[in-house]
Amino acid sequence: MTEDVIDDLHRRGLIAQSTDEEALRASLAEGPVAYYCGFDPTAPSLHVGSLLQFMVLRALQRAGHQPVVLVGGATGLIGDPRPTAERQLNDPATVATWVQRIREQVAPFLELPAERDGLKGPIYVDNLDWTASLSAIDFLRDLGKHFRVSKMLAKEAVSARLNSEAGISYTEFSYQILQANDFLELFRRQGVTLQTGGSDQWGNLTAGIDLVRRVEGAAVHALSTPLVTKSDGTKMGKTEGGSVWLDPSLTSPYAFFQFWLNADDADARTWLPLFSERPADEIEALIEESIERPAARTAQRALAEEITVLVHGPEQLEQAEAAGRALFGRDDLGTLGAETLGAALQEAGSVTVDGEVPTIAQLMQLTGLVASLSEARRTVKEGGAYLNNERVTDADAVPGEEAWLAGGWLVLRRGKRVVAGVRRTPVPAS
RNA sequence: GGCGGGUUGCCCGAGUGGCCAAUGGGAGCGGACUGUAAAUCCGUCGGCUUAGCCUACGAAGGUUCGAAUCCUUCACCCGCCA
Repeated sequence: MTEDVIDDLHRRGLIAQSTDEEALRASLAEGPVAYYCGFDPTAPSLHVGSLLQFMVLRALQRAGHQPVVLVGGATGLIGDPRPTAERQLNDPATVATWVQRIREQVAPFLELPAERDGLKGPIYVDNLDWTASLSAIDFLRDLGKHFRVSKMLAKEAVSARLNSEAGISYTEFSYQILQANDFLELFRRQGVTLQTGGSDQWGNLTAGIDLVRRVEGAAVHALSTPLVTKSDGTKMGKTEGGSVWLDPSLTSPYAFFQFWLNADDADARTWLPLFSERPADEIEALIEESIERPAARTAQRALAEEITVLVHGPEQLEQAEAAGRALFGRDDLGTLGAETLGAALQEAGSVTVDGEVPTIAQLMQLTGLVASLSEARRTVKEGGAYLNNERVTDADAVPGEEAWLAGGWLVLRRGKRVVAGVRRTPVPAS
């Protein structure tokens, strides 16, 4: 570790808040520190927002420290209070499968670099292991006594909820105790002395620190990352289809790549240091390039490439890029070969039809370009539907013979950038 | 436990018997301009077998020719008092 890891994190803008930074720095300099970050299974996959946590985990890992990844099998059953509204509780069996999926999803972020660079591989834990057996008596006597209600009420998420019409259930109110206990348990079990998380987790992070200090008399640390937003102030990671997931079955590598490539100029420039592990001078050069020649989208491209490789691997990146070139390139679709076209459309998303060919509106719905036939008709009326790059005027028309391209493909597009393929089988010999 | 206020489309928020699929704003979506950006302007924004019909204003009943609007019960939320 040549550069101080804290300096590095600051430089990249990955630190929003930290407990006594000098003490943390000293502790990290002394030797390997075990640190943890928790992920609650509230969905079958993590989404791009979680990537930021991995960037921090990786940076600390590269500096020789011991990552501990916690998947919240227990906390996921309770629900971290959101500032807006009460969460819908998920079924325990569902949460258990999500725990497993997320646990598997984490592997490439920390296991691969560890293997490659002789670093410490991640230790995985699930807080269900120590929370499930906690009785109500133990919970109230051993943990509850250390929490002052006034302090719990002061936490941002809680007070926001108390001041809203939604209110807050006792269940969610208790969440911070469980998460604090995780820190305590990990301190005891793995010697963990640092917890990282998003800035929205700050209240939970400090709750854990307080608990460890009260119970064990030890000073432990916390580090939070900023909330990454878009230039318009909204949260990063939402797109046409909803969240941008890390799981390829929920967000295809192509869609994932496109998400980054389509970032605002301003966003791409602010996100680049956060998500890129390139050297500082390279990042600066990319940003300068982006300011001088925005149309080249160098920052977007660099981001898209680096993060897609990280999440999906080099082969998937290759295919995602090739698909983009084929679909958005200047070439006439008719000149593309069956193989190129087929590969591109499969990346973008496609459906297969046999027998009678549906109408364009129906095809748009089948491919997921629109949610309903009404929406398909509306889109056509607005001039936003394209078949093989030509504007569609009649939603109820059936594509003619001449529309079918090489390999029996049809290219449907909605708006400027949402593309889907339709394949006909069997492909008529001609 | 008592009293009062509230629950409207993705979100905020109007609407107090017909002109309400429901004003307005935001988000989203499409078009124009561009660079598969941003800003701006315009359009659109429940579903369907789309000049018509169906489903919708917390849930279930009821009054009425007709209800998001009135009545009853229930659920949930907020506040004050106990």
